[in-house]
Amino acid sequence: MSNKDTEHKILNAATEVFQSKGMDGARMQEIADKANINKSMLHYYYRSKQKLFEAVFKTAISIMAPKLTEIIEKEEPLFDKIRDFTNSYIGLISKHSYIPTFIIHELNRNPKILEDTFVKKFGDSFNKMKIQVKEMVDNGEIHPIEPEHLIMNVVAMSIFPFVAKPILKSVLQKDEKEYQLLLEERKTHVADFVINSIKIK
Amino acid sequence: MSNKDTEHKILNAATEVFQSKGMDGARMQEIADKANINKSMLHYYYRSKQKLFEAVFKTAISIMAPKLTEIIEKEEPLFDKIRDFTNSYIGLISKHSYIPTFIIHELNRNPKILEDTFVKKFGDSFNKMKIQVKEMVDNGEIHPIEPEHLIMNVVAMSIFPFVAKPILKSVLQKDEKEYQLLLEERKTHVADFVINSIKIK
DNA sequence: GAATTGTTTAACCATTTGGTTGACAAAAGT
DNA sequence: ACTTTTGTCAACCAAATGGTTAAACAATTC
Repeated sequence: MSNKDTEHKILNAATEVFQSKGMDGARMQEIADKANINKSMLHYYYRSKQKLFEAVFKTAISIMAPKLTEIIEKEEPLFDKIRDFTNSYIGLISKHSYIPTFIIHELNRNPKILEDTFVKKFGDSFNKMKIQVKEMVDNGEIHPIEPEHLIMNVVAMSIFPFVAKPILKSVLQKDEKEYQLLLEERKTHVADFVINSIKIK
Repeated sequence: MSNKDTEHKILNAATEVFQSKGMDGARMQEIADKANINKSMLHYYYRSKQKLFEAVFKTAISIMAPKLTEIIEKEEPLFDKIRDFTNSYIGLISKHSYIPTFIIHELNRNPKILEDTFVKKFGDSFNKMKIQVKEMVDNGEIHPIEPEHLIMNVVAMSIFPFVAKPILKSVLQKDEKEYQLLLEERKTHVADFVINSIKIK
């Protein structure tokens, strides 16, 4: 068994445990068990629980962030951008459904983690889209709307159904299968809903 | 110092600690310190950490749930209902900004807590609104939309900006004051945005 | 094939944590 | 008045937890 193999096994196990239980709820022993290795190995490859957590957190961010900035920056008509975003972002989250709740919880626990991790890139890509929206409003192509609210709306409607899944399932009286179907529908529904709200008829 | 007083001091301190750190991150000693009492008192009034947590969690639910069901059940035109909801719900959350993230995290950690807490009420009130929406669609008063998605959209746009505050602040490059202003604006913006999307012009 | 380097393990350790105990005081009941 | 109940505290305890160590073992180098 090579060293890279062990290191991967650790990171995979750590990802599973940290993302479902959070930093505070995660136990080093559970991670070791899940990776089928001795607990000492965790400290051999990653010096501490904190360091291991940071590795997991950074990976989580690196899964979610690029697609967001990529789409937002893309040279493309706004409506296409919105359809593109809801479709591929909801698809992405479906494959990593624990990540949004994980990031949100850990960020509320300690907002400082953000500073180390990315920050810059986000601000820049947002500025581009801001201009695009403003121009369309000025040209009378869409109803007046603040770019901030537009982004919030799209992102909220895409991500929230994943983080609030337990409550929403209960409120809407859906079983797992039905709820998955709803999520799938949202890939197009959210975009239609947003475009319908801002487009001039 | 009366017993009720101590009990309240404990529940208040526990609320603060549990809601900001979560069940796993909360420490009984910290709660005791914050309440200015001996740690034994926590066990005297609430038998265990688990029981104390449940008290806090139930209170949190009882702050958020009634207003939701109340508005959803109210005999009132749909558009009024939507305006009513975004306005008063965003106002409510502003006063208890830790609660949504707290509930979401704990529910993802252990979805079973829901079963004990409420469940029933939610389903019923949703059914009423479902009918209302369907009737309006059938009468051609609004564009076709599944009630499930409509609810998800309204709730998501109202709550998400609170739970994702740290990331959104960074992405939108807002300081605390500016972000608070955005949240305030959303009391009317979200309703306008939703109504604009579904109403027939 | 000896020496060196990297990898893995079991046993151990210090600290933290939720929880308990017993003494004691302050009310409340009689 | 004195007995019982209720409230409060300091000291204590067992278990869990993150982390360390020293030695066994494997791989690589000389």
